[in-house]
Amino acid sequence: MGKTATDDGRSRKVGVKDISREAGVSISTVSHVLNGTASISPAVRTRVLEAARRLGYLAHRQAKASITALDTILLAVPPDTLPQNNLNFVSWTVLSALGKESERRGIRLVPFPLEGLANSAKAIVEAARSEKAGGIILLNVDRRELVEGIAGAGVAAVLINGEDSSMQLDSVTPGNRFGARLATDWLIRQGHRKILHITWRGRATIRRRGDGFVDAFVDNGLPREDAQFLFAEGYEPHLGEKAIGEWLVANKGLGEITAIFCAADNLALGVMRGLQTAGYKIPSDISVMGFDGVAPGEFTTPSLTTVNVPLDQMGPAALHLIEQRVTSNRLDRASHRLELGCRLIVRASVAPGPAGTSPR
Amino acid sequence: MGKTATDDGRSRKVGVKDISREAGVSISTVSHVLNGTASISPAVRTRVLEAARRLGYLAHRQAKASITALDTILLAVPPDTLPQNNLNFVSWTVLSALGKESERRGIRLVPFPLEGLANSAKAIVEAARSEKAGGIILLNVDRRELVEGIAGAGVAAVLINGEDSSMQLDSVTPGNRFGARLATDWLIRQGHRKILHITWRGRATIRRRGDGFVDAFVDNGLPREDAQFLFAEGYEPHLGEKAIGEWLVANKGLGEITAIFCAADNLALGVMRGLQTAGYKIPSDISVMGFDGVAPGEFTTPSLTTVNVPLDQMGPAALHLIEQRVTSNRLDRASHRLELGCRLIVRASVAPGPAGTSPR
DNA sequence: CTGAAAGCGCTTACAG
DNA sequence: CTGAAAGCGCTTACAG
Repeated sequence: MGKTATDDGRSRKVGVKDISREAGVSISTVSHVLNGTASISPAVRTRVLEAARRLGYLAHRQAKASITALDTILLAVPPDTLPQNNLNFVSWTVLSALGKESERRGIRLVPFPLEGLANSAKAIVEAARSEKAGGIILLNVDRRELVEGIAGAGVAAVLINGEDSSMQLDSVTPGNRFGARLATDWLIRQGHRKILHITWRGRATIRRRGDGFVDAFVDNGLPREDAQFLFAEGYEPHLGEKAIGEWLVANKGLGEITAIFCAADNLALGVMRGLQTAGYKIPSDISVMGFDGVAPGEFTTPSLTTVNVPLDQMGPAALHLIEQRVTSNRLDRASHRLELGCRLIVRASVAPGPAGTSPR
Repeated sequence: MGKTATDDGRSRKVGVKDISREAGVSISTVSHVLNGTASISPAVRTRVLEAARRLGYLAHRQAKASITALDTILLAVPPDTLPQNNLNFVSWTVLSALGKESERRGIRLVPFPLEGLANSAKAIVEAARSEKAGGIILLNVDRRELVEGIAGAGVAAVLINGEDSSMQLDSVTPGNRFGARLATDWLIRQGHRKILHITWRGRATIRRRGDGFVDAFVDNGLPREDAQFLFAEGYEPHLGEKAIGEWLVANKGLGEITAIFCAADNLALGVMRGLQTAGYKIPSDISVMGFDGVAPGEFTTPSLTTVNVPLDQMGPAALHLIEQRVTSNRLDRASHRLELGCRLIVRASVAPGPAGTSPR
C-alpha cells in the first residue's frame, strides 16, 4: 500500500505524478481534486479518486499522517498467549497480523509478558516509559485494577479482546454478541430448535457470545429454555472434548439437542472429536457451529461452519486508535470501544434441523 | 486546529517552521522526528512532538490526509429529529456539532428528511448518487430493511445512534450499556437498593441502557427484582411526567423506591416535574438520575445528576469512519461498531440512600 | 545526534 | 473546468 512494486522487486513511493498518469490528467488537476481547491468535473474527479485509491495513495497518505508521532508500542500479553503456546490460534493470528502491520509502518513493538496476576499496572506503565513507548496495547487482559491503573497514568492504551466497563480505555473486540446471534439465527433458520451452547467461564467478551445466543432465541420468538448452556473448564480442545463427553453420559445421549454452538473454534475442534468418538455423525446426527474462523476449522472432517472474526484487522485497528489518541489535541476525547463485524462461514458441519421452515 | 490565530484575526497554516521555532530546533530536526528518519535524542523528540501536538499540527495533518476524498455527505434524518422540533436536545446537539465539524473541514452536508416509514433504502441511495455524495450518515434510524438496502448498495454509510446487528454498516453510539451501569452503580454506592428505571419502548440502543441497569444489580450481588422497570409512552418530558404520575397513583406513593434512573434527560425533566407536582422533594424524598448530559439538566431545580454522552464527538467520529472506509483500499474491511465512553456528572438530584455503605 | 543546503513533491496563482 | 509554470514546504543526503 502506498508503494508500487517495480520490476526489480524494489518499491517506490506513489505520488501525484503516478495518479496523473493513471488518470490521464495533469498533476495540478490531481492536486485540485485531492484538496477540493477547484471545481472539477465529476467524471474527472471520480477518475482521479479511483486512481488514487487503486494505487494506494489515499491509504498511504492516511497512514503516513498518523504514524509520525508513534515509533514504539509496548505490547502486554498474558503468558499463555505467547506463540510457543500453539493451541491459541486466535491470539496467534491477531499477533502475527499486528506484527506485520507494525513492521510495515516502522513501528517498534516491544513485547511485555505478563506473569499471572503478579504484574501491576505500575510495572506496565514503567516499562512503557523506559522503552519510550508512545502507547500500550494489552492483549486478552482487562482486569479492573490493571485497566484503572493504566488509565490513571494517562498513557494512550488500547485493549485488544478486552473491555473496560469504566469507559476510560479504548478497546477493539469482535462483534461477539451480534456474531453469536448471527450464528444462532442461522442454526434456527436451518430448522434447529433445541441448541446447546458450549462455552467456558471466561471474561466478559466471551459472555457476550452467550448473550447473543439467547438474543437469537428471543428475537425468533422461541422459548428461552431451549437455549441451553454447557460450561467447559476452558477453551482448549481437550476441555471441549471432556465437556461434551461428560454431558453425553449425564444426559444419556443427545436428547432433543440437534445442534451445538461452540463459543470458540478451538472448543469446537474438541467437541467434534468427542462426538465422533461417541459414535455420532456430524452433521447428520448433530450439527456443530464454531466461532472465530481460525485456520484449523477448514481442515477438520467435516469442515467447520463458523463465524469469521476479522482477526487480522484487530491489531491494525488498535494501532489506529492509539494513533488517533496520540495525535489528538483534545483532552476530553471520549474512549472508543470498537467492535469489528463478523461474517458467517458456511462449511460442512451444519445440516438442516427437524423444523423445516424458518419461524419468522 | 492546524491553524494559528494571528493578531489581525485571520489564521494561517501551521508548518514545520512554526514547530521548529516553538521547539528551538532546526526544521530538518522536526522533519526527522516526525518521520523517524534519524535517531533523535529523547528530550528533543519529546519537545518537538509536544510542540507539534500543541500547535495542532498533528491533528491537522491527520484531518487533511483523510478529507481529500470526501466533499459531500448525505445526512438522512427522521422528521422528528429536525431542529424545529426543539424537544429533542440530544439530536440537536449531535447535529450542530456535526454541522460545525463538516463546515470546518469543507465537507458539504446535504440533509435528506425521512418521511415516516415511507422512504426506502433505494430513495436514500438514489439521493446520495444524485448529490454526488461520497458517504451517507443516518441519524436515529436503523430499521432493518433500510440498513440492508443501503449495505447492499455498497456506499460508505454510518449510523449515528443506531446499530446494525447484521454487522454490515459502521455505527457510532454512546456506550449505552456501560453508561447505564455506571449510573446505576453509583446510585447503589450511594446507598440505594430499590431503583426504578423509567424508559420507553424505543430502539435497541435504548434497551441497552436497561441491560446496563440490570448489570449493575447483578454485579453488586443485589436481587434482580429490585431493579424495576417502568415504560413511558415516549421520551418527551410530558410523557415522563405522565408515566410517573400514573405509577404513583397505581403504586399509592413511592413504595420502597428511593431512586429513579431515567433512560434520558428529557424524560427526567418531566419525571422531576411530576414528582414535584405530587409533593415529593428531590433529592431528599427521592433521587433522580438522568442520561445524556444535555444542556437543560443543568438548569433544573435541583440540577440533574446524569451520565454525560460525548454528543459533540459522535458526528466527527462518524465522519472519521466514513473517511476511513472511503480511503481504504481493502474490500474486506470489517464493519466498525463504535461506542463512545460516557462520564458521570454529579449534580444535585441524587442524595444518599437508606443503605449506608457500598455492598462491595 | 543536530543543522545548513540542495532537491523533490505538491500546491497555487494565472492563463485560456 | 483544465493545465503549464512558479513557488513553497518538507525531506534528505551530507558535514560535523
